[in-house]
Amino acid sequence: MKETRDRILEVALEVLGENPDAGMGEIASSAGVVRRTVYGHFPSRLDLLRALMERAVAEMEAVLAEVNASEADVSWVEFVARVWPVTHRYRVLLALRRGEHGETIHGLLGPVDELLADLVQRGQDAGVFARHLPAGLLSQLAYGAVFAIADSDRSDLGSRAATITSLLMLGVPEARAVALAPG
Amino acid sequence: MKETRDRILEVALEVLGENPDAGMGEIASSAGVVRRTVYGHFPSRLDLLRALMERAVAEMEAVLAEVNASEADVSWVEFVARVWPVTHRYRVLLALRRGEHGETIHGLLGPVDELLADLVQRGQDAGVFARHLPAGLLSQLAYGAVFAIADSDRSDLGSRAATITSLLMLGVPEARAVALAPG
DNA sequence: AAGTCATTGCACACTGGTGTGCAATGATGG
DNA sequence: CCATCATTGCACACCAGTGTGCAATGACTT
Repeated sequence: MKETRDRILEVALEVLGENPDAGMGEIASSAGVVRRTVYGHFPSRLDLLRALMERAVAEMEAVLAEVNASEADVSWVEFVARVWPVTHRYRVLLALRRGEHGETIHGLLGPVDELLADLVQRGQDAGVFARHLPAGLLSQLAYGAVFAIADSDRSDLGSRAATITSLLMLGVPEARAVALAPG
Repeated sequence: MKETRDRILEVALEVLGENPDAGMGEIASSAGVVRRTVYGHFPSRLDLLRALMERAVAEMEAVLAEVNASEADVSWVEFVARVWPVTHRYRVLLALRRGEHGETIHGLLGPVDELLADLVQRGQDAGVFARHLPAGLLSQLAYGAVFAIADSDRSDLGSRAATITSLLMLGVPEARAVALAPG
């Protein structure tokens, strides 16, 4: 069924998020299915990753479109707060860029990187974000902060803490960051 | 010779720093030696990692002792600037905590974590660092910032940028962080 | 009832990394 | 010159993960 395929993708996102080295077997059993079935939907591990990336790009584009459709004077800070959750959801892909299929992933994920860098760049130009690092690197860093928090074994501090920290790292003064973070 | 053993350790630190999944063969050839020779010095991969950890703990203790021996009113900020380089040098070990021998590594590296957490805790108590996250997590985050920068493909921005970013994330106002960072 | 289709259970081949055994080589120092 | 010892070069066994082939099962449709 098509449900199965979706469930595998969903579970793979979780499992690989926990451990990027998880094998097809582990993903399969976590999805309540046999290894062979996974290969039925995704001929190779890379195919599965590709499917994951397609979803990632799609969701990211959706969020960007949604935000762009809203008020023009939406603060960059709010923008950040909306974008990070999505990038966190697909954090595996970022982690996997250093691995075997790194080139492929880096290529397909490049546009997202550029979007984030663009975002931060505009924030810097608007004088909201600090300028001690290039925009591309700064966005990667803020991203890193988000999923470092998510990966911590404390579940009590959620996306709000991540957002505040990201903003701090981006150079937004603490008082303002705390005030702007949603939640 | 003993040189060989040292060289292997040194090279392993680099190679694994680039790619934590690098095999014994890759480490060996990078050290200009044959795989078999590595096994001569370190019976298993885990043994090699243990040796790496011993070094890490030793160096970290040395830095802490050095700083403690200096003036009592050394600012926390300077303290941070001195500690991060060491933790960055041994970044592999942090990365490897999520892997196969994660438990072992986590155990032997725990004391360092606690030291860093302590450091940040005292910074928070002194009112220098922000309080939006628990000390332990905050120190991990600042650490993450350091080696995210080091891992970037831009070699021009070094430890100064990393320090500034760490300080920003810790909640130190931008102007002050820039002023205090060495370099 | 018949047919379609996803899933399953096994068996298999292949790969890449790990760790070991052993004889040969070669430098170093007494 | 001789002995020692690190290093080397193979060969090997072993394991875990990947990907494939194929027949059997079972549910859902018409």
